[in-house]
Amino acid sequence: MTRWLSEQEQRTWRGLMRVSTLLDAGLNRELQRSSGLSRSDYQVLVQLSETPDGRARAFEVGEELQWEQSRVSHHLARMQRRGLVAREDCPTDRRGAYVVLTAAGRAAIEKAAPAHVESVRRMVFDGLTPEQVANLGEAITAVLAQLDARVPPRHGRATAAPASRG
Amino acid sequence: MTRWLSEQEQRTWRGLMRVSTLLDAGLNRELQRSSGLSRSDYQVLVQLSETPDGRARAFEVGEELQWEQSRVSHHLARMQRRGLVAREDCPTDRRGAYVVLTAAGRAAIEKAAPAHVESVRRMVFDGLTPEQVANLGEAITAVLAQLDARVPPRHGRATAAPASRG
DNA sequence: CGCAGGTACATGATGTGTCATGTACACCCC
DNA sequence: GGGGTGTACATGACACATCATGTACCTGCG
Repeated sequence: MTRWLSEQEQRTWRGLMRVSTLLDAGLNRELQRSSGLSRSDYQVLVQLSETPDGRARAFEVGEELQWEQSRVSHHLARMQRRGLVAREDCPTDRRGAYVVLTAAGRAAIEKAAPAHVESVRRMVFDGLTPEQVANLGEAITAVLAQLDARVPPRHGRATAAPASRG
Repeated sequence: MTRWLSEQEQRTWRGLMRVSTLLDAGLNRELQRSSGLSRSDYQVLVQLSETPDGRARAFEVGEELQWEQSRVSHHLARMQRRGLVAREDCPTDRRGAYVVLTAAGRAAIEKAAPAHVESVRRMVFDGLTPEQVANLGEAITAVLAQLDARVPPRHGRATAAPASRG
């Protein structure tokens, strides 16, 4: 027999969906307008820019962002066409490919970041007290524990910070 | 000067994005496999099934789900092709269209709902204590207050439950 | 009345995500 | 060291979302 959601769960759940929808649409729109980047572009560029040499294996991008493999392929191909990233063969694994941040890619992320962070602040953190941020973080950590159990990381790399609690 | 995110905000933010990604992908996949419906289909069908007569104006669907108008048009057209909904002219406004749940649509949502609710339980609520659910709900309400201020409803209809606090 | 501006919805082009499948290579183990 | 299994990535077909634009209609106001 189906156990439906309680009133409170229902409200929470629909709220969460609504937040996701609004946040994704709003951030995407602002990012696109201000910098010509999509949110997906942005995430890839951020990840690359955080590596010491501005490069990563394609599968690492997929793991970090939790993208399907074919999404990674397609998206990197599009970004390559636009000159935001380049490809390099991997010397130690001939199947593999490195994705490398180009000068244009680095310029794009550096130009886009301040306005995007500002958007995130406005849309999310400005409305929350520090205590609410902490509570939100805790809830997220708990949900992630659930979800990550269903999608175990294949390579040793940690996927997310493990619960700043403590 | 850009005010970047603090360590805690950064972790929370990336966690939230990760939750969104995993949840959307996971729920979509399970729904699709178990019932042949996308999450968007599901949301539309739920909304229609909750009206007393199984019908709503197209723009109401858009407002409730916070969809772009053209997304509504395109998606309803696809659902109509699949026989999940039908259209009817609006007698009081000849520009307007009613979207009506068909028998097939109602059957589809009733068949899909139990497994979907189960998925939501497994992926979200099973991992949270009641207190965490409450905290999450509170944080969501606060963020929604921010976001909804940016997208005011045009018609009188309430868009979401207004903060069960108190 | 008549028209100016706004609303409801449709449509085509384009970018994006997923699924199924294919190819090449790595690795393990007998 | 050769074959089986799994991994890294690409690709084509299709579903989906968005933007720009178009059409019909409503509404308020002179």
